[in-house]
Amino acid sequence: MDLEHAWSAALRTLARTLWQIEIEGTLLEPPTDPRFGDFTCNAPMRLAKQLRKPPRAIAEELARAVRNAGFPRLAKVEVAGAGFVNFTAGPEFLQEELARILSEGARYGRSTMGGGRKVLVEHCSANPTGPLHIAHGRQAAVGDSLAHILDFAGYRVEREFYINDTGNQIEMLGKSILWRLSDAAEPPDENCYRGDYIKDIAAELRASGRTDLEGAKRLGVERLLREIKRDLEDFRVSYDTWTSEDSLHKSGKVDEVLNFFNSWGLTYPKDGATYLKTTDHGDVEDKPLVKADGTFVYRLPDMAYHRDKYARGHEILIDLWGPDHHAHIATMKAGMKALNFNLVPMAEVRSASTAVPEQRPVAFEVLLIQYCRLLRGGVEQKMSKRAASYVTLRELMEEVGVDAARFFFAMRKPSAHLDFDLDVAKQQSKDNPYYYAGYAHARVCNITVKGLEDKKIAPADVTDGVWRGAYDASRIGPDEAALLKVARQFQRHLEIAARDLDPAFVAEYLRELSGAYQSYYELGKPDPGKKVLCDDEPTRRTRLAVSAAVQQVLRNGFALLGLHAPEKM
RNA sequence: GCCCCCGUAGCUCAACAGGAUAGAGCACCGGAUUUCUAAUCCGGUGGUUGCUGGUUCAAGUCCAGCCGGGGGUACCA
Repeated sequence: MDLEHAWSAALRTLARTLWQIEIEGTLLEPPTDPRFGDFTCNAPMRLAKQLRKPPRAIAEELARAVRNAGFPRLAKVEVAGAGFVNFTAGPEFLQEELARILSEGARYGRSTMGGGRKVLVEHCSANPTGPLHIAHGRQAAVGDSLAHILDFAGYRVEREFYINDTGNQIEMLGKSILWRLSDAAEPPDENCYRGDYIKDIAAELRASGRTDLEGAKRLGVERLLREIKRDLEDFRVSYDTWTSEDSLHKSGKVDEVLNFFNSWGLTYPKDGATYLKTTDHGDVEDKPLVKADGTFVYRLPDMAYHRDKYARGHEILIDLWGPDHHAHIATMKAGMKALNFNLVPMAEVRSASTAVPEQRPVAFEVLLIQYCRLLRGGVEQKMSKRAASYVTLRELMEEVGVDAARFFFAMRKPSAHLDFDLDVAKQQSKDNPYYYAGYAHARVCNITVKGLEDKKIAPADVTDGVWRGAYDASRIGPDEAALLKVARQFQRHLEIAARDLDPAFVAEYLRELSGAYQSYYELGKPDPGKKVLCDDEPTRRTRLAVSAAVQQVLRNGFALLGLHAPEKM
């Protein structure tokens, strides 16, 4: 446990003994101004009403108790402003943090906030009816980053892709392939897929000799799914499970759900279709489950699918959908409630062991990943799926690279529209946040290379290109301390990202940390005595240690977003 | 009509469970380099946080109502 957590726990204990209360929420925060010390606590103001005392009086009481309790590593505690209690830690605080970063390495920043709860992150789940395009790219980038973040935050994460390998759209895929097999200039159905890839599949189908609709559908799904998997793999997006909709039908799980609804009188016939009373659970209107022709509407297998997720023991179900699924959220929740799901907010899911199995609470969080606009030369690139003139994920990867693409997709709040400026993403300058952050990392790597060349670093102190020598922590100066203070915020940002299901906090943090290191590095320009590779050996070693720590934290952050940390630029 | 997202510096965006003086980058102006890689850094100009009320010791943040922009609203998925 680090100092911040230790102090937080101690403060909660003090509150219990002083006022017999439990303080909820965050207790210690980074102050807005370095003059306010290392941590600030605004609890006195929040407690004023409850305790019926002025905030300043509460703050004084708390500060006195802190002094008497003898908090470890505490240098100073004082009351300020309207009722803040500001804490300043002794130098050991950052010394220990530095040691922790270097010893924990790739694990530094990991949190236990998830408490091992089982989370299923289902994302992308594109229909195998065509190649992935950039909207899928954003979903995949956000989903995969989120999975990394939740894993790092202490959840047990499973990443899943749901394959819509049956139903109307697959029917259309089959027809499209058969159409391309014929001489017809126009498709038999206006919803047919017109992309050139259909022609390739048609050609392959012809070669196979099986030219019926079933054969076309099967080959189409198989081919396109393979393509999707390859795109995702190259985009560094990985999955633990691939669940097929068709398999849900074949196992009877879909019929089971329909029977459940029917037998409990939750459905009724209308115009030949079967409707579920979703308005009983908050939907704006009842929704059909079975069409008049007897086939299922996609939402029915979807409900069966989510029931299956639950049955597999997941406690938090996270779905990433496109914004066109907006209305589906209320319907799905209604369906799940009709299936007797005990839906609760994510923060309220407790460990499964404490709950009765049948009423085990489960969180269902849908993230609508907004579309993005592609800009080139400041002009929006219009996309039209019908004319098959949309930009594929593959094209994007080839044009701007996986790293820049993933950083761009991750850096904006997923629910907000994103302008993806292709020119900026390709630029190798400060404008491009990926290159900016990467440059800081590359600079640390380069210092090590340069140090070895100039014999300022002994080869024995370098492992895999990373400096791992001994250092004197007491030589940490103000500039190094400022850097370490930013570095230790990593876990905080990770936890916020996990709580809000938003990787943008990590992206934003990477900019902050890399910027801090750039500034630190530049100190050596006008004043060579401030270079990392300075002449004084003990100082040099300490600066190398601090640089290696920043390098490590940058790497950990990059990994959360699925990015490579460049070693040379 | 109903639902969701967004209105913060000229532009693109931050602001971490409501907290101390609303911050970055771009652009503009002025500086730093015979480089531990300038793909960089430092300083400056620039704000009635769309509007009006409300809650609160405290509101960019929460609530209500407007105004403006985007998206969604199938027996497609």
